[in-house]
Amino acid sequence: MKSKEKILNAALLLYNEQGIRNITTRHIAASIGMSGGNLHYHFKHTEDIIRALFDELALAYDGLMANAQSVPLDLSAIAFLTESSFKLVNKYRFIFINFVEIGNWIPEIRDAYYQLIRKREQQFLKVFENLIANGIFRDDIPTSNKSGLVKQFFIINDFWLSHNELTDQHVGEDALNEYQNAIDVLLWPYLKRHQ
Amino acid sequence: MKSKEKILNAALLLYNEQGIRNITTRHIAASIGMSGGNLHYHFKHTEDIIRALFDELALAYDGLMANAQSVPLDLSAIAFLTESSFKLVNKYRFIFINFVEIGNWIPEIRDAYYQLIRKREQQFLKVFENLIANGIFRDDIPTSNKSGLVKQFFIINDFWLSHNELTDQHVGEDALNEYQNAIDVLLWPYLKRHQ
DNA sequence: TCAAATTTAGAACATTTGTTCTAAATTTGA
DNA sequence: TCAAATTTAGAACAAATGTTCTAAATTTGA
Repeated sequence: MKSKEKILNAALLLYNEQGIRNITTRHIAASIGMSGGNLHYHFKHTEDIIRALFDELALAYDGLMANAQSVPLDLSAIAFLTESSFKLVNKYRFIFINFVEIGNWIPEIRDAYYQLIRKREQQFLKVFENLIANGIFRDDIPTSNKSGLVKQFFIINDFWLSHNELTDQHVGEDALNEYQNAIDVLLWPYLKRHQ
Repeated sequence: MKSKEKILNAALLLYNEQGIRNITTRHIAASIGMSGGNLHYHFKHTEDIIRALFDELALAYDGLMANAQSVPLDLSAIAFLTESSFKLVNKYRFIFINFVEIGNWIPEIRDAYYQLIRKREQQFLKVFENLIANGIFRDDIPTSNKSGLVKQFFIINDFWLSHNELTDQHVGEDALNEYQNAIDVLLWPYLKRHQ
């Protein structure tokens, strides 16, 4: 494994486990038996590490979206998209736990996230329209509610992990199930059979 | 104004404006023309300042809940509770933006928040039962959905501000309206007239 | 093979941070 | 009023942090 890669892996692990507040470049370097000087040869500034990790996340989301284009858009597609996304949030948890702070610290990340969420919003709106067209969702949903629903979706997607940390602290699969269920509750009233 | 009070006001202002990452006790002291030594005479540790600010927030929430007991529980009561709560979140925004981090840093805050949210959950469940009994909400909502709905409520309540920072960055009243609307969308399907 | 490019360790540095200490100034209340 | 309690300013300190520098080790590729 290349040094750059080792640094990023170690950084992700430590940030996730101990929080960006408590981890310095020295910790990261030490955890892989590397000198601090060498770490800063590969990443001149601390923020370059965070930026690189965010790029990984953004790339993974791109893959997710590309993948979603090629499957039939039904209810199970929603479940799959949600689960995949939840897993990414979990993998890069430190980003989501400190998103606002990181966004202010590194404006490029805020901007990139904004683009990402906009693309994903379009994707979800398409899924909804499809579910309505296929008679799975009710067809009397006001437009404003559709975008409102998408918004709820993203709030849960981005902050379920923080909410879990603050409340029940479910672990692993349990946490995923708990908030997958929250998504189900969100969609429940929009299913045609409950009209 | 007493020194302690001045410190807390200045701390809240600076933390909110510039983030806990960028504000030190020296900044706080300097902003009110006080020496750092004196600040630490009043608050031995930085975390004591944060803890005191959180106590203010918790106290305000207690007041909110006590107040809610004495008004009729109808739809406008929900709107009022939401708006009041949103305003508190906005007043102590730095706490909500760094909640997980602060909770890990100062476990007493995490614990106190856990108690608070549990109490508020009960309060909201009561409101819902009341709205069902009064024929405003549908009466065919599964129990699991009720608690699910309350959960959504709290996720939006605690993280609307972070979501806003990351996306549209609405300002002032605009932001409040935007997310009050999100709550409305959440409740919309549960209104009896849309059954 | 061997010179050039790269990676690496470790020392060094300036700055910042939280906190403590001391001694002076101010306030309090009997 | 004046001694005791409190508040205050400012210096001081140790630890940590991000980053740079230097010189050695290693790798690369013609």
